Amino acid sequence: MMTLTFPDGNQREYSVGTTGMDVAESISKSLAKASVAIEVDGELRDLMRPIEGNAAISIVKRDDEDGLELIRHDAAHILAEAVQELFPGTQVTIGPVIENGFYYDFARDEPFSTEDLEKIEKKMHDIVDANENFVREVWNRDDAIKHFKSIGEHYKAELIADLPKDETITIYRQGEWLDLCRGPHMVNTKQIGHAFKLMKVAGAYWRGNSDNAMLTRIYGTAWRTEKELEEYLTMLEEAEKRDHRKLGKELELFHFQEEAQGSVFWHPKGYTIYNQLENYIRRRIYDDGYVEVKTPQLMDRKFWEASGHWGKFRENMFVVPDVVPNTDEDGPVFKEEPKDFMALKPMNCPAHVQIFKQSIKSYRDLPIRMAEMGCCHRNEAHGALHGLMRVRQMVQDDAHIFCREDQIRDEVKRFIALFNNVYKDFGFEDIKIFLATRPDVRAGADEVWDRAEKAMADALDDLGIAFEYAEGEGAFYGPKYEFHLKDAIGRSWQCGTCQLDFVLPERLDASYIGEDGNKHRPVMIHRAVFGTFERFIGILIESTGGKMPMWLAPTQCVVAPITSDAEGYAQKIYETLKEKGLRADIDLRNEKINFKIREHSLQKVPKIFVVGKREEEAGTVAIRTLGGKDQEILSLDEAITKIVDMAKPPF
RNA sequence: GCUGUCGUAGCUCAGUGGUAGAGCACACCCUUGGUAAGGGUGAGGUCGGGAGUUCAAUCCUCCUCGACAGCACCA
Repeated sequence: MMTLTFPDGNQREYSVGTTGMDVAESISKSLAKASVAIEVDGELRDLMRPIEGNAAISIVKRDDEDGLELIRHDAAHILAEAVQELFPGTQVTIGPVIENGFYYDFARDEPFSTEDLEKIEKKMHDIVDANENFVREVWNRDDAIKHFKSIGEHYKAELIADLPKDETITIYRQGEWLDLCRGPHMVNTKQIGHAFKLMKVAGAYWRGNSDNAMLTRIYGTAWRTEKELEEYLTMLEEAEKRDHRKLGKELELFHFQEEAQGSVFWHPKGYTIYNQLENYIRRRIYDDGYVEVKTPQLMDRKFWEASGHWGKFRENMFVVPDVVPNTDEDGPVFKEEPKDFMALKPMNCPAHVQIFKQSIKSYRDLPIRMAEMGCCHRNEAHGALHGLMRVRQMVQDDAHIFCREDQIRDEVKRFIALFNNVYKDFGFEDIKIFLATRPDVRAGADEVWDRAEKAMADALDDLGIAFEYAEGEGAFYGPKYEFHLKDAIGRSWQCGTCQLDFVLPERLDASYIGEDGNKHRPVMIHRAVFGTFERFIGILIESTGGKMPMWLAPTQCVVAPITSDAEGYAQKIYETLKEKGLRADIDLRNEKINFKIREHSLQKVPKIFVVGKREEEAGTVAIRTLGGKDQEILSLDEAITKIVDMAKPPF
């Protein structure tokens, strides 16, 4: 006999080898029906797998969070079965669960078409209805490799061969079809249900390495109920409407064109937002003890060789020949092969070191917080470009803090405080923070890394801020924080960053005179709050759906007279608003008030001042707020005082 | 960069092997209308670029450029 302990602490005796299903049935028929797996001493297992001894158990129902994971995992398996049945000769590789669903990578010469996807989905429903049991089998490693090789599944054979020596090789069978899998699975295919949908086909490299073959990946989404699936699909549709590229066009904020791919053409409205952000962050950092500089865009190759960028970052740089171009019509661009090169700066840091080095610095001068709204160019791969989120020309709200090692912790904390204040002003709450630690290839002694990583972790702990480690993801010159925000459809983008650097001051020979009268190396902290204006505005557009807070709105208020009789009054109000510093507009077009309201509402103007004869006679304005239905009638003075107040930036 | 899909008017999109269409926007006219589209008329396109097949290509084929999705990349 063995003793099983339930989550509520109750214990019951069962004979050794009892399965989770037996346990569930011993409790109630309905529980047995709802159960899909069991947790045994914290390990999720198949319900049909015998339990070998005393254990703490917890039955997992289909409705549980773990149940949803299993649904998605099982769905990936039946996707693979469906594909192999419909397209013999297709090799299976891996098929994990991901956020909101699952995918499976296949090796096949022909790509899958949209019609194929429909067929596959239909077949998957058939497999669910066939209600096959998922059966776990333990195989001998060599037999498994031999088996998969014999049926032409070379990727699977490779996977098995690469599994750790002590790993048990488990195979799951559903009907005729089997797959290498760690498990667990639900009891049968019927438990998957029908709330799934195949979403898209895409290429993906075998084992995530671009030197390997490209496989075909099929993405699917799966849920517990049809309702959940519907809700998810509706959410996606809604999110698409908030796509910053779409809104950027609709709201006339910016555009891109092929002659300048990856570089933004900011339109007046978009650039208004940009400028407001720049003014805001400038006020913030000036208040926080920064000085601001501006450095060259184009610098000689020798400079980048010294900084290390020529060697480590060149493939991402735009390199320009330092020669006068040939002016002969129809001639070559250059008369002779250029020998000297310059490069557009991909980063601001080396230039900041030059400013630092222009005079002898004392330890008393530190920390120096040197900021630049630095315009950088990076030669990003074509496939990486993505609206404002990933561009080739970007402006960072960059700064480098030159400090002593014993100042790191305070400086980092100070930055986090600044960062928090700023993000609070924008209402960003879903911020993911990573501490990226030492990578395999790195510069600097391990004990320096120890201190640096500890200083950064301590700073967050001191402030009570939760974070996750991104092991091995740090820069080669030091550990860093990554602050991630999500776009409309949940893709995560790194915005703010804070990086410790022990290498660049060394390479570029930056030093200060310490208390002891000797030269010392300063530490550099690279940091950005927004990250880049481009990406930050992209995220801002998606998170607000284009409805900018009043202080950022390109047009804060439109004065709309109802008839031409009220134009004089409207004009007067408009001029007053302008005098008060508001970004106001007046709509004198020969259009009905309905039309004007609709248009400015679609343009997401936060306030519309509607004025007709009545308002003129009473000296009032009828204020319509974006998204609201009711109007508010205020005296002109009150209205102006109120709107001026609302338009104030948060800092 | 890789795989796939797409590329028609300023925007959103329809369409056909016989040299193109809608709605919105734009221009002009009528309309002075009280909180999300008043009416009429008109102008506007070498159908991304190049080559090929064909009597004939926006449509078929190839190349190329760009956009989109995913992958790889992301100091």
